[in-house]
Amino acid sequence: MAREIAKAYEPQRIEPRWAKFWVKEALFEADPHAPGPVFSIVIPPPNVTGSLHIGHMLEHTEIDILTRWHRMRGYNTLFLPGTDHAGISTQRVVVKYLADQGIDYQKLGRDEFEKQVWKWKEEAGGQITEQMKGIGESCDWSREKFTLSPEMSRKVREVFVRLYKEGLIYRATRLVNWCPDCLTVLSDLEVVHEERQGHLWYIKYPVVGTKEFLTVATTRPETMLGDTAVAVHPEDERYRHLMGKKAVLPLMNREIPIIADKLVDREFGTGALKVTPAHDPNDFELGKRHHLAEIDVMTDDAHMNANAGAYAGMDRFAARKKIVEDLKAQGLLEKISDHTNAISLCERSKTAVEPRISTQWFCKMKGLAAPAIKAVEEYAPGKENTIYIIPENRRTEYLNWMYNIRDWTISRQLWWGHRIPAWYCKENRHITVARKTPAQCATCGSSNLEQDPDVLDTWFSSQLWPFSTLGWPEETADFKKYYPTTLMVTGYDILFFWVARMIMMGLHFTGRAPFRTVYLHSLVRTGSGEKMSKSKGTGLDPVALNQQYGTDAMRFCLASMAAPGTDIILSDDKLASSRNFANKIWNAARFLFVNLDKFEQGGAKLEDLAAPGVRAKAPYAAGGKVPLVDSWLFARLTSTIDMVNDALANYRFHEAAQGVYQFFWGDFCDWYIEWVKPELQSADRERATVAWKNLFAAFDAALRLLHPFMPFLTEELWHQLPQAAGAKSIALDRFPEAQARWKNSTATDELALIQEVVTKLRAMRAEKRQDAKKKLPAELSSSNPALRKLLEDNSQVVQRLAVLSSFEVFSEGLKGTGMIVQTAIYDLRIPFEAIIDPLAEIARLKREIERLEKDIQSKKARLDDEDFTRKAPENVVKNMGIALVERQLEQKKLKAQLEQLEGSQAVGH
RNA sequence: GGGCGACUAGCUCAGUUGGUUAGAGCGCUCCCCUCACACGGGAGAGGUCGAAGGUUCAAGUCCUUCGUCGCCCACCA
Repeated sequence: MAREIAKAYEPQRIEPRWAKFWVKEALFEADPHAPGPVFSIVIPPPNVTGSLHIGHMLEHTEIDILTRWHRMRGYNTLFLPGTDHAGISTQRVVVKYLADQGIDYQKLGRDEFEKQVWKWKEEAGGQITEQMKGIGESCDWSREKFTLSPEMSRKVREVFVRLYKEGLIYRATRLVNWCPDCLTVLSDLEVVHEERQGHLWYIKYPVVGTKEFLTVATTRPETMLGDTAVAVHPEDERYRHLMGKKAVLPLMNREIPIIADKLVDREFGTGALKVTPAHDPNDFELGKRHHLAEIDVMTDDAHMNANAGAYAGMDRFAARKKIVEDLKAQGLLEKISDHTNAISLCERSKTAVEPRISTQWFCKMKGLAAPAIKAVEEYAPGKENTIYIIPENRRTEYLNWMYNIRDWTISRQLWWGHRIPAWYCKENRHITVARKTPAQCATCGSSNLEQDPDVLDTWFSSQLWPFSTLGWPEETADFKKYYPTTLMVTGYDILFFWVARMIMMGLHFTGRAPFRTVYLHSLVRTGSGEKMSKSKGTGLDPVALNQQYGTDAMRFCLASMAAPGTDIILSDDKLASSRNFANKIWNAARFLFVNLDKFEQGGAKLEDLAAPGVRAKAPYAAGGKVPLVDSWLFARLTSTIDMVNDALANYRFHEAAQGVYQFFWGDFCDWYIEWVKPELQSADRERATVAWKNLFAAFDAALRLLHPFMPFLTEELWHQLPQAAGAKSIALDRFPEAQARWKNSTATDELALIQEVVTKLRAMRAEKRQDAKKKLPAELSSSNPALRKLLEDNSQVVQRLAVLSSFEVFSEGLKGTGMIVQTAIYDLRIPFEAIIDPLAEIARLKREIERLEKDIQSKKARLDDEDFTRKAPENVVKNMGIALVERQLEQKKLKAQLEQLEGSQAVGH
């Protein structure tokens, strides 16, 4: 059976094939009636019109690793994919797309615009799911969902109607965050703050009936056109005489009251505050308290309106400039000072948000939040309906936000989204909220109805995701089996937007927490620490990188850097290093297959070596005994499995990745394969056969261990293994289990000793600049018979690995010249003709003795300290004692060697 | 204005409950294209763990203060 295997791993040739295979074979379709404990996870739905960015890559890699890991361990596993309609974001994209073609979406009209977006969605929406398939996510594609599908729409209406009837959704007129670019209201969360260098303008307001001026300080002079009062602190002596008087609003020549309110900060500016209830949250509150008029001076797109007098039609910032000039001209501008303030920006457009009075739909949050707080506060392992948020510090963030939660503005002045299921009768403006489009007004019976033009915040539908996708409100088999979901993996940047709201809604509507655990993954940042962003051109394109390095390498790289609670900075170096790992695995397989061909030519049968089921009995024995190195390898395998399981159970992806890397590269390739190479072609057929069986069994286990991290490569190689005959996919095979019979501590210790001897011998050669290929004789002496036996038994291996011509073992001390390295329990010698530089050797020995001396002294001091011996745990004291004796022994030997060397030097002179 | 995180090798970072000589990858130096792999093998150099105090028999790890950087939340004009 000759096999053609490329010398270097070429993921590009292999990955697409398996990606298609996994989807076509529907391997990951969940069956709610299948046995096994449940592992269910719903994907955080990416924007339907988006493309896969590096953050998705990390998130989806983590989810897929956990999903494949659980599936391989026999869980009834569901990984449900889907996409989000992403209201504001998608609408912006399509508006721009149309504008680029010279089409004004407003002129197009709502219906036509919606059609355009759906068309766009059909075209662009496939991209991200195709990319997800391309990177091998083991999703159940038969259950794919979209937040704006008719199916999801019904659930959104159901929730809206229920919340409305419970009084938790209401309509109100408030000061809201308005984006003049997106032309919609925003929730508080969609407003981001940014520190900017600005100014503080001091404006003089003449006081009516006096010659005095009252100077106010403001960061936004343009809003003064809507001022309806000036406020001072009631106990401010400076202004006591002005309270109750009136001031003339400059430029508008309107008389406004001077009011007193303790909200005013006497320390800030002049201690006098201009009050613009229609354009500032504080002022709005003041206005309500003092029954002030609310004068909106701006239009939707932040130009000055008719209320702005002479400034009508100007953009707000142009108006600001003009107003300042005019004030200056009139001598009413006292001064301008520098001032840093945090301005509010629209998260999407980065336009300065304009506070505006507007009638909107709101969701009352306090009551919904209470159970969601409790669920997280009272978390305990295994406790029903409680939620574990990890990393821990995010839990505090969640709770703090929830304690201070405020009502949520849920309506949006957009066309793309779930239309609000509220109808107004044109006659009396009664509101009818209903699941199905009503024929008449619920209050007056009028049939002259019009639906609210607005849509719901995107997050209104995504917050239902864990249960809406599983069939709720129907009690479907999926819902019963897979809800609550096991785990939510998402970014901490949407903890409030999404996670908190899912918890509230899940508890409210299903009575159960929507997931047991929330793992908040890292963000991928650029070298300078910024969050990666396509718009800033700082993003890395994972699709291109996958193409370049291989998806497996990308996955492995991300996993190996994904320590919980830290952000990730990705680089080419790191990707290359992961690619090298993939190549290493590929070449290990190549070694196996190329050599197997040779072995088979000797008449061996593949089925005997690695038939299905053979793995269960590994490791195999030769001559009644499992060879030392095989015992060791399986012991290493079992502890690696334990470590990986433990790491993944705690979302410590980096540890798991490091564990498999170390095992595969360090143990399996560097030591095991090198060690057994000759045995695989041994004339002793029994030994050779056992070597092959164990090698195959270990490699098979290693591939399964690696599979969750590197699904493509492992699938490809596994299918070439005899064990895989007749099996569909490694993904449906079992994850290797740590097994008691694999544990063998004597092999671990013994192999460690041999490794140490080999390493020391190599180092001795290297230090003396010996030709790497030249075989040298070497000797070992030890008073320990077991140690001597071990090395005698493995003399051939030591000779080969350390490139020796001979390796003799003695019980007495070593005689003769050459390079000598001594440890507490054995000495090594390579008899070079002469030491190249005796003075350097003397210096080295002295340094070494000195280093040991320090160590010995500090250990002695510790052991002499009664506090230490009394208070420290027994094993710490014991180990310290052992270490001390070893160091002393080592030092003694070095001193002897030094003495001898100095003696011979003296003679030579 | 609150809250949080980071500071460990030249670079990027690990280091769970305090416990023998602090680790990895990349980079660097030296040797080797040995019949799986130069995307490789072997051997090295390199760290007073940001600073100063403190708790402890014992501190990279716990506490306090400070410094530098970053993030989140926030209606002081």
